[in-house]
Amino acid sequence: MYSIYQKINQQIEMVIKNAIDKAVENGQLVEIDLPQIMIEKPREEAFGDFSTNIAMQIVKQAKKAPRQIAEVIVQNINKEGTFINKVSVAGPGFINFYLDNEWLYETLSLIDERKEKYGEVNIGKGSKVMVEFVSANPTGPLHMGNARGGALGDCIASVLEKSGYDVTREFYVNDAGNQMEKFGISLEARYLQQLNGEESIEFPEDGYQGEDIIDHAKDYINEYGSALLQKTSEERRKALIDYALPKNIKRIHDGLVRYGIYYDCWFKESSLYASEIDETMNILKERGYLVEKEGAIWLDGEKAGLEKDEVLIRQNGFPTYMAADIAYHRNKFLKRGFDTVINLWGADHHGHVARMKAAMEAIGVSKDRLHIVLFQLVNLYQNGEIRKMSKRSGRAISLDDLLDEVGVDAARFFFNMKTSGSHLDFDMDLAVEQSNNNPVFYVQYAHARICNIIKKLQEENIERISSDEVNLTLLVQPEELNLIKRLAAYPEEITMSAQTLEPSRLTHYVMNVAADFHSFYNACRVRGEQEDLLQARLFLVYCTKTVIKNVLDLLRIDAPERM
RNA sequence: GUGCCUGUAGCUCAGCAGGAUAGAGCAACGGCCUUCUAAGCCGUGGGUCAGGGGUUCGAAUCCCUUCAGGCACGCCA
Repeated sequence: MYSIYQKINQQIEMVIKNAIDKAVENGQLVEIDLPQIMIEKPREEAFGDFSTNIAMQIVKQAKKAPRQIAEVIVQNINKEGTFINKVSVAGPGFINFYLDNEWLYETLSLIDERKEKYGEVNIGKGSKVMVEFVSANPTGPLHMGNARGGALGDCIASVLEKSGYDVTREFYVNDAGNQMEKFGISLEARYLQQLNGEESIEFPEDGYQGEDIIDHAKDYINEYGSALLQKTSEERRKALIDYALPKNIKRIHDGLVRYGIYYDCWFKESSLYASEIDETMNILKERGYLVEKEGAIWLDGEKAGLEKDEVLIRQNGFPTYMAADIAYHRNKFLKRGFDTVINLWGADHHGHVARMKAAMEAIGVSKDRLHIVLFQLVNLYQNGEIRKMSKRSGRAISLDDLLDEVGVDAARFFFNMKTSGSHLDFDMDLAVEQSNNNPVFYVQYAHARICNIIKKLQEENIERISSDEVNLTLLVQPEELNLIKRLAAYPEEITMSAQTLEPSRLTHYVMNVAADFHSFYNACRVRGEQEDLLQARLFLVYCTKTVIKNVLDLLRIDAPERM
């Protein structure tokens, strides 16, 4: 058993089913084809700990008023052997369950038993999932979009790991195709400009404008001089790409490591060019998805269910990005056997979603196995204004600049505070503020306070006792019970985050744990209390520490012992 | 023009597999430290859930429509 909620849901479901069966036997209800019994937490505390709307759902079948059905069910409920203490009917026909505090004390025992595993669930049942994220173009530095996608993708992967999936994190290195051509042309132009003067060659219109391209040219010249001037353009570009590309990839890799992101695999687009793109094209051809026209090869839009045809092989014989991407996804699903693939893309790529899903069907993979998480772009705010440039370099703010200014913890937390679909305003002043306004500090402070209580007690030679010895029934204050209720919900939060692919639930959750703890801290003392109560509260404090630490570890954010 | 995303308190956002009187934080105002860290807590005020229509016993949530903002519609990626 991983979650008290699971147990309670089972109990309530059983109790309801039995009650309805009994009511049918008594002739109080007609035979009913029972729908899934929904159990939820009422918003108002007065409505009990859990409730169900089952009476309202079977109105049509039972041919009675919902309240009447609810009354009948309640009359026939046998709550023996469950946590249920009281049942009532309320509102339009809700059945509310009031639980004995025993479920909360059992929650604490469960946390104590599961420790760092508390919160883990097994909805994935070991199925293989790939999360592909960031996959930044290796033609330049990481930007804010990559920063958000990185925090989001990494945490989605972590949430899935905690949910029983076999997760692989992957970075797709776009080291081939048209993009590399442009990279080479841009490097060459900067190289020639450095040696022959700005005016010697016009910088190509669609080249990469970034300052880092100039830096690469300068660095190359410093190391290897001007020998490339004597070479052909093709040789020159190749030499410059061979020089700059590994540097860029390493820089991206190191930046992401600093950010706390570790990939299982760096997959190179160029590796698809040996045979896999051809193989994929053959499959599409055999399945009748290709049309030839205007000297190019297209994906048949009509057959694939798309608005228009899409070029896969250009007139010049080179595959498009999409052709490579289809081959890449064929590799993910059919060569490496992932059951599910999750891709994180900036919202500006949303037009590609339908195309890729259609392409999956075209190669015989159900489109439902491909999930695309789109995230909106980021605005950095400072002093109430949008910040575009780094003060130090005068260039667009890179991930490294952001980490220099606000640190890893704040960046990872802030990027996971909003759902992926919402636009994100990143308040850089708030991110470095050391106050309760800053959610990162608020949560970390709760953890540090807990550690301090433990440390202070240890200085008095007071250590916690085991779950067998402690008398948890002494925990009856509202602040204590609220805190435990919050801790009980953690496995459910993981489940929901995994199902919705929204780790932002967890930042909100851990903020609420911290808030409930701070309230407890102000209302109840641990040190100096009579021994039984002290031990019960200390047990609660340890459990709270475990949960906060587990969430922060999942988010890969530091949980400091002192602040 | 077509398609996708967003619209909830002054601000930033939760809630959106339909459920009870729509929530949190910030900002504003008023309290709480001789006791484990006040980087904290407690309290007060604040709403046409963008507008309109529909489905339903019940809609912020689902459907249609209008409006506003963003994005995409390349032999770019």
